[in-house]
Amino acid sequence: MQVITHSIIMTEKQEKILQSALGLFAKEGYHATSTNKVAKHACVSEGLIFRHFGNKEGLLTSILELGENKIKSLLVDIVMEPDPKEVIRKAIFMSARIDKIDYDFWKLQFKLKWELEVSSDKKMEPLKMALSNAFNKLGYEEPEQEAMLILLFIEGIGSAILKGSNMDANQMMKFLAKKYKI
Amino acid sequence: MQVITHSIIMTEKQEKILQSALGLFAKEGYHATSTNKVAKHACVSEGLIFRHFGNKEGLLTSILELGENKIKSLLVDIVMEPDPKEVIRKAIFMSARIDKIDYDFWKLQFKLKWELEVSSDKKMEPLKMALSNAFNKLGYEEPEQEAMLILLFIEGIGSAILKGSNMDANQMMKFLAKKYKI
Amino acid sequence: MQVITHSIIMTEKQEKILQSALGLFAKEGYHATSTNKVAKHACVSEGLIFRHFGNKEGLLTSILELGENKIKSLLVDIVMEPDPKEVIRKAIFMSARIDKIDYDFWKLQFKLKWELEVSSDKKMEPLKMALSNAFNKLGYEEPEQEAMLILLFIEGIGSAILKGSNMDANQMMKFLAKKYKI
Amino acid sequence: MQVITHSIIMTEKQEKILQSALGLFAKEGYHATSTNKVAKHACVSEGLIFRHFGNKEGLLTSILELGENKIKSLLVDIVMEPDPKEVIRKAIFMSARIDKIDYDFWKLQFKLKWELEVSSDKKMEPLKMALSNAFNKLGYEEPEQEAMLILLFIEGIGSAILKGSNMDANQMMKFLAKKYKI
DNA sequence: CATGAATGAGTCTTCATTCAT
DNA sequence: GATGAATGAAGACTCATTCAT
Repeated sequence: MQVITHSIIMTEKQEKILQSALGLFAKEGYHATSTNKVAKHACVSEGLIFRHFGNKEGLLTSILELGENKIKSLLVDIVMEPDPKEVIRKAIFMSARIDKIDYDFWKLQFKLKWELEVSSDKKMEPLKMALSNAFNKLGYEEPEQEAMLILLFIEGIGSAILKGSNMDANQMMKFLAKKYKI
Repeated sequence: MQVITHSIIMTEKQEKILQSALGLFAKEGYHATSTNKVAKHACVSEGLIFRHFGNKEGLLTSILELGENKIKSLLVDIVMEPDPKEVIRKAIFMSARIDKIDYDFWKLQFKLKWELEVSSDKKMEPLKMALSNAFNKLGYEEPEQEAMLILLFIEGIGSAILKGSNMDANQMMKFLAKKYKI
Repeated sequence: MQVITHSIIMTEKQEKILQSALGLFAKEGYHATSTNKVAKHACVSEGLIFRHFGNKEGLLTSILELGENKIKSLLVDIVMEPDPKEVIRKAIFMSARIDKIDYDFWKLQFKLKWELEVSSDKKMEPLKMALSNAFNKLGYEEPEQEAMLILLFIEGIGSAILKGSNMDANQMMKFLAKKYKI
Repeated sequence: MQVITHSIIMTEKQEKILQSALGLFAKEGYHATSTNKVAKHACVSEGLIFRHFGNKEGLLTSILELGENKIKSLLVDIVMEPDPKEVIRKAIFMSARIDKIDYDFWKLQFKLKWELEVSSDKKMEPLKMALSNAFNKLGYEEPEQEAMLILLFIEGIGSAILKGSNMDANQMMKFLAKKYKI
């Protein structure tokens, strides 16, 4: 029986593999997670992973590709916003909008940035431009650097949330929002 | 012949192993670096690693322990500073003071945070308190959150430098300093 | 739609599988050719191979059985020849009569002799007897050994052709013929 | 403890691996012999094979390289012979000089020619030239082709011996020698 | 102190084969 | 008849670690 997920047709087991791999990669890291572990966690034969995803890297790529939407849907709301103040506000509170269900995916994103040095800069580029633009409209002297600063903040807050730091993320977002008088 | 480094007595080979492992762990990651690779890079027998450091994890621990000084010496100058404005300024420009030679060590710190979820928060605690204290003296309303925010920015800048991002770190530091009117 | 080949009823796909397997077994060897490779080359599902031929060995057997005719049709012309001189001549030039299309089949024969130690001696027995008989009629002192010798040469020439050796096979055959004054 | 074999320094286990692999490759074929099977037969851990020979192909190469001497020592005696008649005689009886201990090595040579299409033509080139030269000196009209014919004979006889054919190889050699009046 | 041979468990991956559809 | 998802065993190869020398 077929299951339609992420608007791509997949078998249940294929889906299960992806979920298990995402969870394990996010928790233990890509290299520390063996395909055997993934198979056992997904309750499938190890061979099936390779039939569906070619190799371990293909499995990772599939996970990442399916997640692209998550990233885009998070950014599009900010980038499309016409009101510059609102752009900045939304950017600052972006991390708060991350679904708990998607924590694994985001954790994996951060992990890969360091484990495999997979850059996420390109994905954030539209956001940076939207922010830069917003600060410009609001008459800030150094809009680009203001934008960069917000980006740094977002990454820092996201990282703190995902690592389960005891920092109060919501408080920090409000605090920064106040600083920008938004 | 014995060599005294980091104020601990070590043989040349021991030192070489540590350097090789640091470089490889920082570049490829802990799990992706085999002890065999370390041995070859250090031009020693693989067995020697285990004789000196017990096991792979012991090797990592040794690297980290030796690096503690680097962290402390970076922080002590800020924490000891009596002038609150200077504390903030020094914190902001902290990343600029990192020696190129020590890049591998710092990169490893960031990598481990995600690969092995080794927290470095505790080490930064004194810095946070120094900043909090400084902002308090300067009459800021929310000194703790100000401190936290600076920390977030500092970590972001450091991370950008170590990942070789195309962000202009120096410009960002100056920009931050200006924002805080320092 | 059904196709009649080798006077055995087969589906097109069955035929395609056989051809692909023959080609791949001949080129890469039996063990080095996976059923998956065969299926892909034949553009059929892997399962179909097993439905039609039971298992990989059954596939090989089918190929070999279908080829028996090729061997027989090659030999019958020689064995049936009444003129002893002509028997010898035809034997010598046997390899020249192999169709280019059948090269894969013959290559497989030679390969299997070594890879799976499948003997083809029995198949050549009638030829040996025909030659022995011919030499006898022509008054040779040791007809059996003459026959054996010719067989050795024939096999060597065939082998050279199939391996793409740079030996001039045609020249060799003519040379042999001259030696036997035929 | 070290053992000196084939004038190369090797450990006992290394030697054992080589012997086991030679035997198994010769009996079952290269692809049909797993490294696991080799390890078990040699009573060593599978990993040791890779430590010493890099990979499975490296193991094969090592076997082949060590055997080069066997080939050379067999040929040198013929190639160095000044008397042309003796050259031909020695060539014809060459296969008889193969040591029973070396059967595996020679069987492997024949097997590889077909399984991996490893050519042995180059190795036989000096022999071909020696024969060609000998026939020339003896006033034969087509010395090159005469030489080729002997080569074909040698290969055929060798092949028959190694496959355990019921052909009387010695009788055949004497028979051919008589034909050349040697 | 230092080597490097040796190992057993584990890595990713491929295999022939089965079976529900 | 035909597919392709699914499997378990086996494939080549790597790993951290031990130990005799």
